This record gives sequence, C-alpha cells and structure tokens, in this order.
Amino acid sequence: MKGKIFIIEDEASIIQLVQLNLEKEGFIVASSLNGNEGLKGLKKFEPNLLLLDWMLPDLSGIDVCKNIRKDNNFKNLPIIMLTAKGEEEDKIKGLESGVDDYITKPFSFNELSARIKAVLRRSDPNIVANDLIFEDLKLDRIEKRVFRDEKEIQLGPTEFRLLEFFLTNPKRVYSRDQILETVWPNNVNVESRTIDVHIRRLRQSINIKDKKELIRTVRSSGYSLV
Amino acid sequence: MKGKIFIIEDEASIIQLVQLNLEKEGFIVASSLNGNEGLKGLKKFEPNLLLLDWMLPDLSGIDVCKNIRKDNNFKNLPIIMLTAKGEEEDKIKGLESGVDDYITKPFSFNELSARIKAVLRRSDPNIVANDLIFEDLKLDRIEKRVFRDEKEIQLGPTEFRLLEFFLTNPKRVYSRDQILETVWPNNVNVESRTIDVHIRRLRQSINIKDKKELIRTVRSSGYSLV
DNA sequence: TTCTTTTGTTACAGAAATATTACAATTTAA
DNA sequence: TTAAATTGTAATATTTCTGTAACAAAAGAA
Repeated sequence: MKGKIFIIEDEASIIQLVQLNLEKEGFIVASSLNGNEGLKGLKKFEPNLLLLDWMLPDLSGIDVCKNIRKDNNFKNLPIIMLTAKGEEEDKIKGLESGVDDYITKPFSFNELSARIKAVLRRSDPNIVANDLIFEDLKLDRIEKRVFRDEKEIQLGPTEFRLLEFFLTNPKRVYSRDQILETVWPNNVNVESRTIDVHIRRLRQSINIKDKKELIRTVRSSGYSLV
Repeated sequence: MKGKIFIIEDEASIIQLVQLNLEKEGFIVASSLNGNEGLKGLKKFEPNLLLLDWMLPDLSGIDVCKNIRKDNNFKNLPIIMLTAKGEEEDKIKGLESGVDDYITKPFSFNELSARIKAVLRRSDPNIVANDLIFEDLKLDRIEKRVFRDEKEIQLGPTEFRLLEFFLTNPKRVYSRDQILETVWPNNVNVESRTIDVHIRRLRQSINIKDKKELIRTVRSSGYSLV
C-alpha cells in the first residue's frame, strides 16, 4: 500500500483523523482546507486518489471536480466525494460530475478504507493488495482468477464470491446466515440449504487429490476455511 | 474489551446501573433518555452496539430501530432491545424490525453482559474475548475448536456448548437444572439424567491419559470444572 | 452389613444435520 | 437464436448426534 491520497476538506479534525489512519495503512497523504488551494496542491502532489468534501468554503465540491476533469493530467484521477447530505438527488449529480464513489458523513474509517481500496482496485490495481492468499490457495481479485498449488481453477461467480469471503477470514467459522448475508446480494431470499450445494461445488473445484480438504464443516455452526 | 455501547432508555436509574457495570468491563458507554436525541447522539458516538428501550417517551423503540436501519452507516449496527413486556407478539414485531436480541426487564447484569458479548461476537469478533482458557484446556469460539495440552479435541455440538458453559465459570458447581437451562435451547424438555451421559461423553473426549480428570462430580449437587 | 439413593456406563433407535444428486429455470456466451 | 453455464430447490442418501432406558457401580444411611 504505497499510494498517494489527497484530501480537500474544510474540517481540520476530519482531515487529521483520516490522515492518521490512512498513513497507518501505508498511504502517503496530503491535504488542503479549501478548493482553490486544493487544486494547486493537487497538481504538485499528483495523488492516486482524491477525497473531496462536498461543501467547501470557496468552491463547491462539484466545481472542484469539474475543474479537475478539464485538466488532461487529472482527467482520470479517482475521486471519492465526502458529503453530509444523504439525498439521492445529490448522489446523482455527483456521479454525473464524474465522481467515482460517495461516502456520507459521519463514516467509519473502515468503510472509508474499504471504498478507497475498491476504487483504487479499479483504477490503479498495483497500489492495492489484490491477492488473497491462504496456504496454496490464491485468489486474484483483479483478474478474477483462482489458483490452487499454482494451477488455475475455474469457478462460477457465486463460488468465487464464496471463496473470496472465506479468504477474508480464514479459519473463522461462519453460519449459513452470515454467509448468506455477505456473499449474496442484499435482500435476496435463498434457502440456507442452498449454501450446502454451493459449498459442495466449491469443494469439488478447489480440492486436488492428495491435497487436504480446505473447507471444514462444523456441525450446527457452519463452515470455515482451514 | 474496548467496544462502544450506546444506551437509549428513559429510566435514568437503569442507565446508571448498566453504564457502571459495562464500564467496569471495559466498554465505553454513552446514553440518551429519549429517541430523537438518541438518534443524534448515536451518530456522533458511533457505537458498536445499541441497547434500546422498547418504550420511550417520544418514539417507540421500533421506530428508532427502523430509523437506524434506514441509515447506511448504521444499517448493520447490532441492537439489543430492552422490554418490560414478555408477549410473544412483541418479540416477533421486534425481530422483524431488525433487532438482534431481546432482553426482558428486570434482567440481571450478568444476563445482559452475556447477550451483549454474544451479539458482538457475531458482528465484531475482535472486540470480545473469544478464547476460554482453563489450565491446559482451550476453547476457541471463533474457530469452534477445543484443545487440551495443545492437542485438538473433537467434540459434538452439545459437548462443545457444555464445555463452553463450564469454562465461563470454572470451579463453580452447577446443578443439572442449571446446566439444562443454559446449555440446552429454550423450551426443550430433556431428562436431567441425560446430562450424565453428556458429561460422560465430554469426559471421554477431554481426558488424556496421565492427565487429571477435569470434571468433578459433586454428589447430589451437580458438576464442575476443576 | 444391607438397603437406598445417586451416578456411571452402555447400547441403540430415532432425530437432526449435512452431503449428494438431479433437474428446471434462468442467465450468459457464442 | 442456440448452446453452454450457472443457480436455486427439492428429493434422497448418508453421516453424526441425541436422548432414553436398562443395568452396573459407587456412596451414604441405617
């Protein structure tokens, strides 16, 4: 994690908090308290991503954004907008003006961090850790590939997400409900038994003969990666 | 134990009592005496869990709950509802509105504490202590594993719960009825002698040769871990 | 000792949880 | 549009777990 992140935000306390945490994760951070200064600082700093407040004392976030998009050097700079409003209308306006993602204040740092990584993953994959590795199993989030013991394995979309989920917390046992909540799109109703079937399919795919079983069944509790 | 807990409850005495005890356990606690203020306070405080009274002077607990679930930042905030009513109907309503657990007033602090930890264990496992250790015995609640003297031991679900129960209060003697109440799912009727059989199974599993017996029989009283 | 009460042990049938399979419906790719 | 891949479910098979009853053993009481 060696990317550079620029913050334009007028509340110094937010900058401080975010900067501290991002630096802890290995990002290099610079910031500015208003739009005009921000635009200048940006050009010097050449960040990989910009966190941009919606409401600024001089220019609005959208103005800053439009300004940036005009500049050939920053046409593709990923921008995450910070906004206190939750209105749908604003979100649409923001996306039209070329914002990559949104986050509504107050936000937890975990959420911010997740969004930053998701955006960077698309724009600048090298900056972010994209491989999930567990023993001889490797999952590449960028190329959407899975390897066991160097050999590539074909997985369907659901099995891929399922494995990705297990890999974010290997060894931990998850109940069927937890799996359902996280791996399946929201508000989708599927039988919890359906998971058994997907577990089976995943097992069939990732298990190699002479290699140990990777998915543990914990009766009455769920499954885990081991 | 470093999590943050927010309480919305109109009886100041309850808040005081709960807050005192939770802080003793290392939680950071904030509170509010009514629903509207609570919703605001909540957003500033960013708790890991909310204790929510069912009856509030302004909004009902359910309203507060629904309100919270609408907010993207708090959609997944674990909520434990405090209620004086015991009616089944209410429980169902509450669960539909997205509550994670229930507790009926009056409650003992021990019960509350246990439920809080159980809920946190699911949502935010890092906050809660997850390993139960007694001498050379270790039970890992996250991975659902048990070790004696570093060596793993296979246990069935009931034996696991039974051991987990003993480990939360080693040395203390429990009657068969107490064990039944806590270890078995509610409203299940099993012979109290059945426990003897499970004790035997547990003993067989966790006893290693040359190592001392871990479960003590207290004639006419029950069993304990020693 | 002898009787009474409590606990230990064993075996087993039924229950519960999981695994596996097949299939129809849907989505995606060709 | 057709063919192939993917998904969810239901039905069935298999495995593992549970509770109970029956008898044995142990501990107290008389």
